[in-house]
Parts: sequence; C-alpha cells; structure tokens
Amino acid sequence: MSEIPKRFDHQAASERWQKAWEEWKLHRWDPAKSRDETFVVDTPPPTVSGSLHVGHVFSYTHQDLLVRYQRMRGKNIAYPMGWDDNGLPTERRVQNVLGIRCNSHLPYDPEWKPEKVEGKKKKDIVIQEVSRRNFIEACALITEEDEKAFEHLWRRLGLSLDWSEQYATIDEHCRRLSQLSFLDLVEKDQVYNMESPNMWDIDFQTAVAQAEVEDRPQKGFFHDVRFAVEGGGELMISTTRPELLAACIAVVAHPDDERYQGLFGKFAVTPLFGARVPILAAEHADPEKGTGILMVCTFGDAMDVEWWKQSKLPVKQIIGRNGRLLPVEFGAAPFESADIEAAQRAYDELAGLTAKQAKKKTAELLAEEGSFPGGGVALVGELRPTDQMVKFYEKGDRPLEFVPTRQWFIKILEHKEALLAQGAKIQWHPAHMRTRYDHWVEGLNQDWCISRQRYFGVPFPVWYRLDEAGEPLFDEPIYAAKEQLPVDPQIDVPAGFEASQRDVPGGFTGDPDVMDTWATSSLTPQIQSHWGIDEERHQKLFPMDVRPQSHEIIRTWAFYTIVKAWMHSDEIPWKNVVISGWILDPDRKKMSKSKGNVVTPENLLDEWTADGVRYWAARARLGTDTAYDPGVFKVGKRLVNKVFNASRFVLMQLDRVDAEGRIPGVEAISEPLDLALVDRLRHTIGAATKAFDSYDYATALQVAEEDFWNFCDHYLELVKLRSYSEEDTPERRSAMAALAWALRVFLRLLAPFLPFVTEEVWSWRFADAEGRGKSIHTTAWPAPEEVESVSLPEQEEVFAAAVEALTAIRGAKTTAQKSLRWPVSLMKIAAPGKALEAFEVIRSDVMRAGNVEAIETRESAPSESGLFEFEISLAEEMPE
RNA sequence: GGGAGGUUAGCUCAGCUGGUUAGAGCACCUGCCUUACACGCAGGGGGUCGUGGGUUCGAGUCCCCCACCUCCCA
Repeated sequence: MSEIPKRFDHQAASERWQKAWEEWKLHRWDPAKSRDETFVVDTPPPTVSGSLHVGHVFSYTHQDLLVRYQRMRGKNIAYPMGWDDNGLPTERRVQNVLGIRCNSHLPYDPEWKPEKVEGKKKKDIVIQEVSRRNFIEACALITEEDEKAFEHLWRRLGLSLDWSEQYATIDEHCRRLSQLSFLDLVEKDQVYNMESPNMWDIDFQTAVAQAEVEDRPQKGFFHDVRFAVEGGGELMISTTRPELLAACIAVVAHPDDERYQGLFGKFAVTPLFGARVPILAAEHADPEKGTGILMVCTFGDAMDVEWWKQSKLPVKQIIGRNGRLLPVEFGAAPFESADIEAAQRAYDELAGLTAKQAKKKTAELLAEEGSFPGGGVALVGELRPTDQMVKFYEKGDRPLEFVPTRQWFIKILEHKEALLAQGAKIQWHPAHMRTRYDHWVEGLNQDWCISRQRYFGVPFPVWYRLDEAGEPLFDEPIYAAKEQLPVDPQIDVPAGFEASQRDVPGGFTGDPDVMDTWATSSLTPQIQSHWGIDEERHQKLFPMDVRPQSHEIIRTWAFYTIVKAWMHSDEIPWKNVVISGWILDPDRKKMSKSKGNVVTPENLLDEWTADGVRYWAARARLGTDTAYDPGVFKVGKRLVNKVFNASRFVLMQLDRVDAEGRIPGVEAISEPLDLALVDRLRHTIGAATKAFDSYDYATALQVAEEDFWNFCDHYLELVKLRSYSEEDTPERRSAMAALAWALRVFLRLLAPFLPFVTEEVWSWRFADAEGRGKSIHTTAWPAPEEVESVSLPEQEEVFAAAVEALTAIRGAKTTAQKSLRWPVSLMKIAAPGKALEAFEVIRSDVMRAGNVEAIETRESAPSESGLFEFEISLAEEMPE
C-alpha cells in the first residue's frame, strides 16, 4: 500500500497522470467497437496561428466534461484533435515569420528550406517568392510549432483527446476530402462557376462570402447633385458615393412617389460625364431617404447588383480589383457621352485614384462651373454628414466593393427549406440556439461563394482548356478523377494533356483559386470518418454524437457542416450541438503589458491548477456568457483541497481497520444515519446522471459539489467518533462501509470535472491492480444499483434531524464563543412524536459529535423553524 | 429597424411546469488551532428579485409596456 501524502502536490500529480494516461492509451478510440458503443465528438479545430486565450480553455473543457462522463458510462470515445491551419490567418503569419510571398506560377522547388526572419531588421529582409507547394510546406512547418503550444496546454488541462487521431485542415487527407466533396457536389449539380459582381476585398484581393461580411457604422456625406432631364428640367440626387457617377446606369425612384411620376420613362443626363441614363421606377428606392430619387451605379451596393441583374442594362465597371478607378475610354459603349471630350477630361482626373480619393476629387469637379450639363454647377449646397452601415470583410480594413469576377458557388438559396428541416432534426443545447440557425438560413441572399483568390488553401481539382487565342473555356471545366486526389492543378496535368501544353493556346490551364476555409472545415465529420475513402470507418463514426462550438459561428461552421452532410448523404452531421458561451472581457482583460499581469491560459493553470480552472469552466452553463472571475477559480481550488483531505481522512480510517487495504462492502451498512446517507446519494447520483444525459454538466457539478460539501460538513462530523472506535462493532463496520462507498461515489461524480485530484486519490486504494480499471476515468459511473442490497432508512428525515441537531449545538457553542469541542451538559429537545422517533435513531451519533452529556426529549406542537426546538446548556468548564 | 438571450445580496451565479419567512459561493463581521483539511471549521449581517401595469386566493416564476446590457441579422 502506498503512503497517503499529507498535502496535494498538484503539479507533480498533473505530470504523473498525463504520462500515465498516455502510456495506458486511455483515450484511444477502439475501431473494433460498434457505433452504438461509441461516443463521437466533432472536435473544433482551433486556428493554430491565432493566439491561445482563456476562451479556448473554457469551451474545450466543456467538451471534455461530456466526453469524460460518456467514457465512464462505458462508451468507446472518438475524440480526435484537429488543427485549422488552412487559410488567411496562417498565410499572413507565415509571410511575416519567414519573409516569403506565394507566387502560384513558380514551379515547386524541393531543395528550398524556409528560414525565419525574426529578429532581422526590416530593411535587411528580402521578400522571397516561392511556389504554392513550397508555401504550403512552410505553413506546415510554422503551424507545427503553434500546435505544440496548444498540445502542451491541452494535456495540462487534462483534455482526454485521442492524440493518435489528428488532422490538419491543409494536410493531404483534408485536401483529398475537400476535393472529393467538391467533385461529389459537381456530380450532384450543386456547384457552379459564374462571372458576376461579387463582394471583393480590395486589400486581400479576394472574393468573400456572405458569412464573412460584417456591417460597420461609417461616417459618410450626402452630396446633393443635379442631373439634367432630357427635354428640359432637372432632378436632384443625394448620394454618398459620388465617385461612382461615371458608373451610373440609371436613375430610380419609388413607383408610388408622387414627385417623380412625370419623369418615369424619360432620360436623365449625368453631370460631368454627360451620360444618358433612363429614369425608372424601382421598389427599393426609399421616398423618405435623401431626395427619394437615386442613381444606380455598377456597383455601389448589393441593391445595385440586385436591380442591375433584372434591368438588362450594361455594366460600367470603374472600380478595379485593387480598389482604384480603372481607365475608361469615353465615346465607346457602354461609356457613351453627350460631350465625349469633357467627359474624358473629367474622368482622367479620377482614373487611378482610390475610391476615397476619387470621392473627394469628384466633389471638387462637381463644384466647378460647367459641371452641370449645358452650364452651371452640379453640386448644390454643403455636404451633409450621415451615419451609414458599410459592408466590410470581417478581417478587412477597407469597404468591400462589388467587382465582376469568376467564382465557384455552392447552391444554397434554393435549399432553404431542406436546410431548416435538417436543423430541426438536431438537438441544440441550449435549445434557443436553433433560432439563430433558422434566422441565418432564412436570411440567406447569396449562394455560397467558395473560391478565394489566395494561395494557402485547398486548390480546386479543375483545369480549363484554352482556345486558340489562349482564353480559358470556363464552360467546359476538366475535373480531376477522384482516384488521383489530391491534385494541385498548378502542378498536376489533366488527363489527355502534356505538361508542355500548360498555359499555351490550344492547351490547358489550372484553376488558380483555392477554396474558402469553410469549404474544408464544413467537412470535419467526414474528415474524421474518412467519408468516401473508408466506408467501414465512416459507418462507425458518422453521424457523430456531438458538435461543440461557440455561438458566433453557427452561421458558418454549424451551417456549412449541415449543408455538406445534407448534400453528400442526406444526413445530419451530428445528433447534438452544444454551444459554449463567451468569456466577458476574455483576453481583453486589459492585458496591460505595462503591468505585466497578462493572463494567459498557462498562467491560469499555474495559479489555479488544472482542476481549479476546469471547475471554473464547468460552472458556466451551456450558451451562457461568463465573467472572468478569479473568485470562481478560488472556489475550485478549495474544492480540490477538500476532495483531497476528505479522501485522506476516509482512507486513513479504512487503513486503521484493515492493514491490507481491503475496502468493506456495502452490505455492512446498517446504522440509520448511514442508511440515510446512502439514500441521499441515490438521489444525488440520479440527479447528476440525468443532468449529464441532457448535456447539462453544470447542474451535474452543482448537485455533486453541494452534496459532497454536505457530506464533509455534516456526515463526516457525525460519524467520525463512531468510526474512531477501537472495537470491531457492527456500528463501526457500518460507518466504514458507508464512508468507503460514499467516497467512491463522490470521487466518480467529480472525476469529469477534477480529473487529476480524483485520479490521484483513486489510485491510493481504489484502483484495480491491472487493466484499464486502474484509472477512475474508465471506472463505471456510479449507479444506485451498487447499493441495491442496502435497505432504505426506516425513518424519514433522519439526515435532516441529525443535521438540525448538530447545527443547533454548534450554534450554541459559537454564540458562546466556545470551542466546538466544548461539552454540552444538557440538551432539551421538544418536537412532535414523529420527529422524536427520527431523532431517537441518531441520538447516539449526535451525542458523540456534539459532545453532549445528557439529552431530555419531550413531545410538543410542531416547531415553526424546523423539526425541533432546542434548549442547550453548555458545561461550566472544559475538562482537561 | 428585426431577432435571440440577459437584468435576483457589494461580486459571480442557482431558482423546474406560479404556493410556506427568496438560495449558494465569494467578499465582509464575530468566534474557534475540534488528531482529514487554518488552503480549515462554526456562526452572523446583507436582497421592496431592472421599471410600470396586468392575470391570480397567491408571481422572482405567467402576460403586456418601457429601460439598460450582450450577441446575431438588416
């Protein structure tokens, strides 16, 4: 038997158990087990190039609580670790750390080795261009370091991940899966490529999808601009984007707007550029806003795009992909003008400027004499400030523009109803999170744009034939065969072509784009199950049991994953979604570097121990935002200590009785107080189990913790002296057996929350010598069946009676400012007969625990404040 | 502008389908070195449950209005 230590060295225990669990392969998924016996988790792959913060600790702990519970329920656990290294964040980080840029036209150089430029002076860094494949290899190298940091933290935190099951969203397996998914959707006719005005980030030079766009409030200025009306008259337009004047294709007002009835059907002539544009009625023109009549430009906003699509009018694209005004030749379609020379002169002042610069310049030009067609000034009055909402790429710094580009889309708009139905088949925890999903689906207004004009991502398995002029034939894409995946069309050659035919007329060209990160992340269940690759494995893992995630990515991660599962196999990807809340002011905790009190997850663990930190996370209910509160960590640490000390006490008692360390069986439990304890525990186990079964770990913790504290403060004190007895009496044996079982119950109830201290304590006396049973984490979750043979207490309220009596005694002593050991010379108890009967069976326990010399009972009417009324007389003095 | 969630002791939170004097922990105050734990134990003070209406014998709990906070969408 091992020595029971006096103090808990959490640090040492943490390292010891991390190592033991790894050696025992405790967290390995067993592929031999059936789906029914398995609990499958769709672990969120963190963005590895992002920083580690307390929010990670929070939500990953939530997953682990559920997993550890299921493991104790006997489930075979599939809980892999994924890394999201795909996409822009990594790209930016790698560019900075290695001083490289990707040039997808360069050939792969197998000799090239990345070198860090950190520490070098900026002017000494020569930016090196590398091929896409080299770039991806560099990304893999950098992300590997980031992953190490995550892994270290995860292990310290005690996450019971299966480290033998790992994936990274850019690795070969994930590239294959992503391309497979794409080709499957091509076959199912759910994907198309099309040139159309699309939201475009001018800095990142890429298309973006609806889900990546956010509205930001911006200060703008209304410019009141006069337009001439053909055949006489004029109208006034208020616009915040005068720089798009040259792109004006029409003027519209609301069909019911009285003011403009006479103008519909006529033509307006734009100032500066003399373009003749139709005046039309359009529902989207708001009579309340500005002058009620507005110009439609290609393209100022989403409304312009929508309206243009139905209008059959030509596109006058003047904003380029870099956000600057393109050169334009006036006089030729679509840039006709009544005064070609003047139009060209004005526009030449704008060409090459950014939108922002052009706005200012246009305003100046409009203020000049002669800007109004036929003479006069077009700009009227002062600019009027206004607050407007402008669309930005969520990672971007400048407003999005609508630029016609060729992109790949997945059809989602026509499937709204089916996708809503899929959402309804999934259990959302908490349930109201489903409305977020529903609202997002209902509000969709664009198909899912999955192509990005970037480098670090999964390429499309697509080539295009080139015509005699060298132009790609986009309508006839050449798709890769599924067997050859993953392919890189920049390197690999399509069937029927030679490498020498790349990018020459009559030859072929590879699709230069990569997929949106979500096109891969939406496949995490299939990535783990090896959908389309290993059918047997797929059947054992899909659909999954649970997807843990946070609520801000319901519209992206959850949504896209549901889309893919439905399209590929008409299934839901998982049966449950559990949504973690946010940490209020998480890393924003004024990480005042000057103060040096930066709270990193590692700091947290240093200060509060893994169990303490897990306790804090476990206290937060699903979906509920939580304040970062050191007070809660403290409570967790206290609980850990209590578990350690109470266990120490119980086990030392047992050791005293049986030097071999044998644990007394529950059949010895016979004393009324002990029977009452057992019965309480039956209920506690039931409540905790019920809570965990409905994914409510917080309630499971609450009931276990509350009852454990009760056990320590009341039961242990009541039974202590009986257990101290030197004689082997039935009373003592009952106490020992009850203590042993209760401890085994509490340790197991708390094991998912406090894996380290419970494992430590369990190892002293309870762990089996051999096999998986040696860990508490693979021991069976407690069940009332374990005490089936133990009878119910004959009296109700036995436990309550004992606690009330003991509390009264303690109160009397504390009020008298005496030690709790101080003797009570006489305790008078008045209560109805039934309560007195309950008291009678625990009378001796109360007398011992309270150090009571004599008790007198008498029958009385029911008390108002409890079961009994007491009158307590303390002894005159404390005996030596 | 639409939607979701929230508003309970100084702080962090629990209060299920409405039912006796509204709970816990932290913090605070007062005692107690009781052989598991002073990283502890006992006791205590502290709340008109965001505002205003309504339903009911009875509302923190149900309904309506408003205010404020967080988030999502336009």
